[in-house]
Amino acid sequence: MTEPSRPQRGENLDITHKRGKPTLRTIATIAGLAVTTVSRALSDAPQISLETRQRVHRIAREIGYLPDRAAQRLKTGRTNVIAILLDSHEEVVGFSTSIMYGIAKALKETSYHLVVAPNFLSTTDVEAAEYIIRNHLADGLIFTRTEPLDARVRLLLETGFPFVCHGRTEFSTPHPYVDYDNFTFAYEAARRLIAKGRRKVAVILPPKRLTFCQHILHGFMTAVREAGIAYEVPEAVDLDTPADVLRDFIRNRTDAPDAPDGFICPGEVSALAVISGMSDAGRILAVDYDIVAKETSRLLTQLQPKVDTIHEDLTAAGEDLGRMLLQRINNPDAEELQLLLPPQINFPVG
Amino acid sequence: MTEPSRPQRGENLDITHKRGKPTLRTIATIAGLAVTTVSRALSDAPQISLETRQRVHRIAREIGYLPDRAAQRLKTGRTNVIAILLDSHEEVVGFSTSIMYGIAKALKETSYHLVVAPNFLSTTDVEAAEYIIRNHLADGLIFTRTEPLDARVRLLLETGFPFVCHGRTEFSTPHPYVDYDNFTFAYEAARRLIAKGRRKVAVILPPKRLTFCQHILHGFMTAVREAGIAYEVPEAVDLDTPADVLRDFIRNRTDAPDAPDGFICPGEVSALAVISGMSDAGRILAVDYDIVAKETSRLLTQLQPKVDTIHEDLTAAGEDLGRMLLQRINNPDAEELQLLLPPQINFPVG
DNA sequence: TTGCTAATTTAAAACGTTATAAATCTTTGG
DNA sequence: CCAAAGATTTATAACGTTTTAAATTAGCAA
Repeated sequence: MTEPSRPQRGENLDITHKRGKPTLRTIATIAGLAVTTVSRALSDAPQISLETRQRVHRIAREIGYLPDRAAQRLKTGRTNVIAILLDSHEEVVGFSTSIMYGIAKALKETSYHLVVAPNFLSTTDVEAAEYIIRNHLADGLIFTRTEPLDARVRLLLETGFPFVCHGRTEFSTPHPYVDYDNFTFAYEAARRLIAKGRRKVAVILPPKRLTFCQHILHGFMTAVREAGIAYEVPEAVDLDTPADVLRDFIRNRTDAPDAPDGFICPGEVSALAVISGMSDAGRILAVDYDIVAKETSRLLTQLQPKVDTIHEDLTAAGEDLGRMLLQRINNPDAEELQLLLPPQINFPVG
Repeated sequence: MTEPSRPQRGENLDITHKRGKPTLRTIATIAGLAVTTVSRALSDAPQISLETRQRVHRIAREIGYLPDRAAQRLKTGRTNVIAILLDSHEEVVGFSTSIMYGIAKALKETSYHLVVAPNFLSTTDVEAAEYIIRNHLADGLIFTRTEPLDARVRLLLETGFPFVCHGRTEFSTPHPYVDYDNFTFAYEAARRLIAKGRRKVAVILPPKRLTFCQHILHGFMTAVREAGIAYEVPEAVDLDTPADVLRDFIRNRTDAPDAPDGFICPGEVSALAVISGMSDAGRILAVDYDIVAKETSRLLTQLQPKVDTIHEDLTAAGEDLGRMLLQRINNPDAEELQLLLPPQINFPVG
């Protein structure tokens, strides 16, 4: 059993195989088996005897064998890579980074790697996706900032390329996604402002073209109508508006007699900008007005504990994105790969 | 010249090669050349006639040929991948993201991809690096938050694995790095505070174990001693301190009669925390005290235009990191791959 | 023993590329 | 016109893996 096997193809039998990294052949030589058997054993094929499988696994572990990704990829056509389209419109606060952490976490025990495909690989996001598909640079794709008729989603659906997006679309074909329940976020946020006794509530919307803009608006309007309270939806600014512009807008708006005294900010920076603008106008948070904000890092609550927040866990979202993409890759017919994450409620401070 | 070449190994001659992606063989068939010749032509080997090279290049372009990364990697042993060790201690503001953008930019026209290796691939950063080297998962490594006797640097130097780090070390063996001139930053920042007429200046240092902590301290002390002004270096807090803790620290410190009235903040969040703490204590920025902060995003200046800032361009740093790593990979003896980026001076507002 | 089936292992080919060495074609000097 | 040298192209093998099909071994009934 321990004796060296007969040579395969008549090369020399140096166990360390030219002192390089261990390969299947290294194991085969040690175990006195054929390379094929070793390969099979490591993938736990049922036709290999249990005893052999265990022995091979043990040897592999002992010599620190790790399969060569290039060879596997060449043979199987699978890259063992998933790509994330990095946004240029990245929010200031580490949005992508959190998601990437989550994805990496989901990939931890697998053979998958995460590669970053900045959108300027090509000019547009669709082109970046096209490039990745066409040249099979990854087995699956993850991206954010989804639009109702997102061109990337359309392309990926057409080509059948595995993907999971962060956010929903309005396509009739169902597809995998992970989304945060922004309706509930906005609804709950508005209710809190109302509960705090605010007269008039306003919401800083995401850019119109993003799907979750509608969700937030819907949640907001639902709560507002239920309560029959005055409201305002500023058209001139959105979450992508630079903080200084937003701040100035808020300050100026505050001069008017009908200015809102309750704000929903679905982003931490926008909340800071609103506070800054209100402060310029002499208004005090939690006294003259209130904010309910979406919190994705600890930044906001650490700086402004008086802001009421509802948490969105982006790392968890990333983990779900990664996990679901793997499912989708391994089983194209996996159904119901759709996840709507509920807001995590921090009970108000005051 | 246009006639189909004789079969290689006697398969059928379908030009599209089983309707799959074009390979060297597709081109070879079209051009009536051997695969070897095509490979050579595409890499512009001098022994291939100019005319052939041009023709092959043209065909490749026309049919949208892209070399198979797996095959190249298997054959050459080069992964065409560079990895970035992602920090768990990521600052709140998109530090890594900016750097990754820069790296991606440097990699744009090359065949290199950027893969993200979160440090929890293994327990520690060194283990992550070890894993990548041992299993040759990348051709080079980039990481941040460098320490004077950084264990990652030691390992990489010992194994001769290509890397460029963001920040310097104190090893006597020179190695590639990109760093920001934090000495000058701190020196200049202190000088500005002094020029604004501040009595006593303080600096929020990075965590002690990071190399650039010393650089900042040195720059600070140099300016302070030149001017013979009072100063303070808080021991209890640093740049990694949560914003709320830092804010409370500042507020409490301000009660004392000898409290500083000038602050150097080498991070935007820390500046916001200081402002918040001072504001709690009733002090007004640019009146009762001043801040000079390091600015890596637009966050701070947009929210607090009265903060005086000195810019550090992380995307540019990333681009340099990427560019230098490629040089290092392609030419192990490349000398002087060391770059100290000067602070970018925004002239004070007031 | 023989023959047959099931269990287990194996050889050979292939994925697409590049390196080595050999082959062919061209040119040139005598 | 031939040989040698130079220019250009080519066949073959190899990288490490998986797949297909074939071979070997064991188990068992006759």
